[in-house]
Amino acid sequence: MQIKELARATGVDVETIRYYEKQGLLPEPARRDNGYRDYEGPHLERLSFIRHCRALDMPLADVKRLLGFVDDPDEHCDDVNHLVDDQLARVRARLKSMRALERQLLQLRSRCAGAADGHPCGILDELVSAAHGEACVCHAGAAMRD
Amino acid sequence: MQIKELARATGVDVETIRYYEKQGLLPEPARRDNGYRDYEGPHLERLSFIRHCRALDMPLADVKRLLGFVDDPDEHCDDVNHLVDDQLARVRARLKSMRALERQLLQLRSRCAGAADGHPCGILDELVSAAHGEACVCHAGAAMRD
DNA sequence: GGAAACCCTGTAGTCGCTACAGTGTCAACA
DNA sequence: TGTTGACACTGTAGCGACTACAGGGTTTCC
Repeated sequence: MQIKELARATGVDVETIRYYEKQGLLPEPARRDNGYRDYEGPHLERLSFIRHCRALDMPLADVKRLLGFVDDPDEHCDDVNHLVDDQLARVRARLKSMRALERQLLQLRSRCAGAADGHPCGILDELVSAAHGEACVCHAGAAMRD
Repeated sequence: MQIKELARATGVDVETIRYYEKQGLLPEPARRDNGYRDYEGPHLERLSFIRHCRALDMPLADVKRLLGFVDDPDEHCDDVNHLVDDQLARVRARLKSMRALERQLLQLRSRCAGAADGHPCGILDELVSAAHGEACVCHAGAAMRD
């Protein structure tokens, strides 16, 4: 299986596959006489695994650890759970801050009254007012970003 | 005002302030005889503005454009609104994918039955099963990440 | 006069790719 | 046989928004 076929089969970019190999996530495949990489079933499985972890937005370092657990026949339930829990916590923290962000942007957006008779842009006004330490949409006790 | 004082006043890291200057977001301040940067009120205001935009997770390029609007006395309501709307759309798209992510991680987490009598980790099982193209938590028609 | 705390510039590292540049290989067609 | 096009290879640089040095100078305080 050439790299392009593996790419098509998994939906992962060719360059990304080579990148995963360089990062030690994907084992080096056999080479043909011409130096081309030659993949087989296990590579496809492993790459699918990586892709699924990445779809869960896990950092590559965590994916690498998980792959280690897969390779190692010992039980690692606790480790794996811990890893998934961490990821869940990260996602939830980000969700929280994104929700706050949405609220803030909506509030900011509502400041615009249209370019009506001479008074300046309410949005810019709002952002500039931050400079004078006034209460503002962004920092009115809202949760900050991660 | 030395850079450290500006940093303390705005909550922005010293290195980040220098970075903003290099990126053209913050104008170069006057220098003292010893070459130290010497900031004044307008710098503090501008940096606060940047910080507020960043708190809304706007990319620096957009912040730069907004700063241009602030400097320019003309009306730019439409441009500003557009920029805020874009940011809102980005945030909402990310919210959507993060919510899907949370669901997927929760489902995955629920696969673990504890390291009970000999059968292997349900979470790893689930992730590995992806390799065989089975229906899985991550790709069961769920929205992917941005 | 010596230590601690500040300042400077410039460069490299982070993460997870992505996009080249420059070169080699292969299959199909004229 | 030559040529085109699609593929492959390596290695390096770029993205965004910082962050963290290294290697130096300055100021302040005891």
